[in-house]
Amino acid sequence: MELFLKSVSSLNDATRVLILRFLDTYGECCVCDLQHSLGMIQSRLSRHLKILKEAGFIRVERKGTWAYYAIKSPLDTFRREAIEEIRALDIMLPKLKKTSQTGVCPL
Amino acid sequence: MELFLKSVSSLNDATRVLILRFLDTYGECCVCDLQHSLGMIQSRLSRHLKILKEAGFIRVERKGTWAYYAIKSPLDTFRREAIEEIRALDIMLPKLKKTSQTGVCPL
DNA sequence: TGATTAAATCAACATATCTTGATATTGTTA
DNA sequence: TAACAATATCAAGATATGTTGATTTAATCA
Repeated sequence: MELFLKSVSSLNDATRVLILRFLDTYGECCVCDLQHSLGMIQSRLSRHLKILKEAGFIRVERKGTWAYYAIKSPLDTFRREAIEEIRALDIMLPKLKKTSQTGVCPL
Repeated sequence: MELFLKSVSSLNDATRVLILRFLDTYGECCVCDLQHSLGMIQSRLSRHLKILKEAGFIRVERKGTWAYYAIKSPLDTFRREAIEEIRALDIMLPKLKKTSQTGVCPL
């Protein structure tokens, strides 16, 4: 039950759904990219990424000081179905602003 | 997005997950039966049933003063998958106490 | 109509969750 | 080592959600 509720509650927030959709659409991103693309302050983003990670939806890979997040793969049926559902939502998805590639983080 | 979050948030509560599992296991029940079987006070149950109904998981059928609730059918893929997931949970499910059949509600 | 019963709604309080700005941690590089 | 950059965590306030007991609504039946 706890695990199920953890999955579900992680989906229960428009910010996190947007993050999942963003990662599903654009693939692996670092926090920096997400910050600029989604227009969110860092602490907020970091919090939501942690929740999604602990719920088993995403994974992190660290490269130096950067942290790259992506949808976990493979996912179990339920989580995969949730991602499918999110993919079908009519969301205004912001464009990807790749700042990490240049090595410059213009905050 | 709102619809998706409504579905998801309705799942985001142990009480409601238990109700869904109960209805999934035993089929149609009136509020009265659920009250006794699950050991919940009426206002609490009524609230959660309303939330599940508005989220599209269950339906009501009124017969006189009784209200019979059941898992809606058919369900879309995502909701069906959620029910499947709940069916697989290791929950201590209370036994069904059918009081509505006898016409007596021994409160 | 008045009494009774099932169910829904309301009000008040408690708990959980989200947001932001500040601070801490960790890795890199001068 | 010191300074800096990216990310994580913390603290405080605002909003949302769950619980209970009281009240209301609606259907039945004497």
